[in-house]
Amino acid sequence: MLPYPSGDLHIGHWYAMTPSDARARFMRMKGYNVLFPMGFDAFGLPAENAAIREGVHPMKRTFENIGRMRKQMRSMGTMFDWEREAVSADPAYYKWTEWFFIQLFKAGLAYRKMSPVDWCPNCNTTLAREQVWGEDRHCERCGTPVIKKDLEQWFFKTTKYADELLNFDGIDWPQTVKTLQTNWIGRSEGASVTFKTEAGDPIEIFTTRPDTLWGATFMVFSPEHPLVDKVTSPGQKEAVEAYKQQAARQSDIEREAVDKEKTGVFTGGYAINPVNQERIPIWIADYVLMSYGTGAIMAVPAHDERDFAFARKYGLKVIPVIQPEGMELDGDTMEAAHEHEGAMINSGPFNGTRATNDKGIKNPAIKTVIEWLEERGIGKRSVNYRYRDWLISRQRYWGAPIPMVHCEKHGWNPVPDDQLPVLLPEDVEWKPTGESPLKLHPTWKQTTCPICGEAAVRETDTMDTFMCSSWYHLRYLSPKYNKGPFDEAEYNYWMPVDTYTGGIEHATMHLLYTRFFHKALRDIGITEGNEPMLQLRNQGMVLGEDNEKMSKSRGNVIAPDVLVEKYGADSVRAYIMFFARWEMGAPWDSQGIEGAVRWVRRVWTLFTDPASRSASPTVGSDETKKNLRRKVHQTLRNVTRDFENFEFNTIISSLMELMNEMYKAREAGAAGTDEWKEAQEIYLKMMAPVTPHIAEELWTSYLGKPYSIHQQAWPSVDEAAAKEDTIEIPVQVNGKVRGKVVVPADASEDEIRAAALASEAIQKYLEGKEPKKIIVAKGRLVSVVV
RNA sequence: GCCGAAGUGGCGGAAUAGGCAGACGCGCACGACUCAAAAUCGUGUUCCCUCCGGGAAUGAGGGUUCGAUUCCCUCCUUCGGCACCA
Repeated sequence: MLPYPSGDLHIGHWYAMTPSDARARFMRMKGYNVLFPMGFDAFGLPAENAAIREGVHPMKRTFENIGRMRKQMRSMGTMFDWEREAVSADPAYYKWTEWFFIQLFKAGLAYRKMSPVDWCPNCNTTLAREQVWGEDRHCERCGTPVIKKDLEQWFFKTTKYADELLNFDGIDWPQTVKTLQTNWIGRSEGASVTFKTEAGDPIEIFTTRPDTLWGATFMVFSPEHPLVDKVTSPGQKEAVEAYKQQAARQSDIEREAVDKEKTGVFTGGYAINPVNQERIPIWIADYVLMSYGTGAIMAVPAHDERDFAFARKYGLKVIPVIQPEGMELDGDTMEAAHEHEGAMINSGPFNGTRATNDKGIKNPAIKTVIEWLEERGIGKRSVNYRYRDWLISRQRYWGAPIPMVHCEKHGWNPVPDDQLPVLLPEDVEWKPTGESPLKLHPTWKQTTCPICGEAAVRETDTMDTFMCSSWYHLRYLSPKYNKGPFDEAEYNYWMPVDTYTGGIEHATMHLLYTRFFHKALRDIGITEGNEPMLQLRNQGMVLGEDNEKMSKSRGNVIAPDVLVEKYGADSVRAYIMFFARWEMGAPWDSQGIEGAVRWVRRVWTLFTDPASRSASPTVGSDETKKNLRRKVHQTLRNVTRDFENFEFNTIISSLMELMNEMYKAREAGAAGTDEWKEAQEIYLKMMAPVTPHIAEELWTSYLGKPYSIHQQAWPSVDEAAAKEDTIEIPVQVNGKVRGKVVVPADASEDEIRAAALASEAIQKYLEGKEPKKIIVAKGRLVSVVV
């Protein structure tokens, strides 16, 4: 994932990028043509906020930051292909961001709508739902709690792809990300059922439990529901108005507090339950949200916890319609809603039907009731989502302009292709007014209608920067291409992305947007296949030494530049790969890095020491040479496997172990032998992806090999050499290890058993008794039961 | 409340098919080198005991198994996500 050019690379960037780089280098040595690109997600709020604060133009600041970060990245020794660099704030880039917007608009996937939207009062802009986090509903960027505003904004129809986004077939993504996305989309299966007011107005509701329709004893509308005024009786008007106003005053946070006691008011109106023609009262209550489902619910207090609490508080009727086995529910005396399985009762034709705990039509009661509803035209099977369309308008300057023009006569139309890009004006005053700065520019918005040529006005909002990052992988293909967003030949050669790495914090933001984007483009005919990124891996987070999230205010930030200055890039890379499981992350340990530094230094010594470079080997024993070779090839096997699996910490461990073995072999006189030379070569090749600089130096200057080690093929394991001749097998007596026997590696079960029984230690424990049972796990262990 | 991830020495972590728990490293202790220190090198380092030898231990408890860090059940803790979602 590309970084945001915030200023300096922090240790988190190193943690994300260097293991990923090592793996890219490994894949290159394995013979793949590897495209390992880098770019900058360069639009966004921080640069603009800094402009407001300090008066520096966002463009200037952003490109200065990019220059600095590029330099720092070079110090990491990464193999980024800088010829493919893409910067989203570059007009040659955002021209195509705008173009993509127009393609989505033309395909009917971008639309404008007035609706209550989340507004960050600090960033002075709207936010997508995905960018509102936590219980207090705060802005993902600045942490300020958001408020609601009614605004007309641009949306992308992400919900059109809700079902497809739930399908992860064909991609190798972490289960966690798949689960987060699945929960975010929040699909529930059920039925939509149409109740009627006494006046005959239809009231559509969604329910996951159509099998409890006969237990609906009242209805609840959200205070904002359009029918509220119509159903309210004159006598209740005052109370209803008061409640509506009070609800409107409350923030979302207050309204959504779970532990809050439910409140509501009777409207005086009644609805007719279509399954049994019962006349049931209509209430309004703020526990029913206008933003989910239809804003109206049927309340089944006997089988829903919330409805039950509400019914008891206001003395409403409770009628059980699902009878659990061996228990008789009584609506007047029951103390909690029964939300589980049972047999349907009080439900006309369905009495006795079994309701299971399954959701949707897997539940036989739900299935048959839905069929019955459909036959009668009262309701139908229906699916509801938590997922909302993506709000992409931002009332900010530093983003890609939304390339739309509004004409009094012809409404909204896209800017013609030959006028793209709509460039950001440079002479803008940044004021935190809550209005888009582009709106306040004296001339920028004035243009002509693409249809009639009359005076018209540009859209002055800019796009969410997640729009820019939804397609950047395509720009990497051909960042200088100007006939389209990318060169099709490059697309056909490289796409889709084989391996994608980055933080999990983007699970329901970027990683969901980019999947939507790809699918939309596929349907438009621009991309191919169902998914943009085949394999995803997430790194964890590096915490401060105090085990807290790194932040300037805590003063626990680790600056990589300082480490590189002190230890060198290779040591920092090695430690980053070594100190934690990559996908887990861990707190930083300033002392721990010494281990990686020592390793690098000891490898250096091992290769450069005159004792290691002896041309006349002194080794007498074949055993030493054989053991060295065995260890080399075993290590190679492990390191290869670990690179493939993103298990970087054990790569370093294995290399440390082999180094220790090589020191011992050298003591035993192995230096200068063919086995020693092979060990050295393989060692450096394994090390090359991790510590590219030192590996190169040792390869060319000390082994005298031709430049470059990074163009060498990854060595292959000699399985015969890696094989052990003899193995030591632990022998357990009653589950405890009591001895060990050494047998040939290919010993048969019988031979192992015999050796185990003959061993002194085991004889001692047997005390002459016959063992009850002997289990031989070939090559692993013998277990004797006495 | 629901969903997910995790819990192993003083610390980071390893155990990749249910088979020797603690690899590798940090730290610490002792030793060598040094006038001394740092660096370097070497040895040791889960805990407990009566230190010969034995016992206990992978968040807690239970189960399956000859054998469980690994599989199953119940629970606890931490982190992340969602949350009056009908």
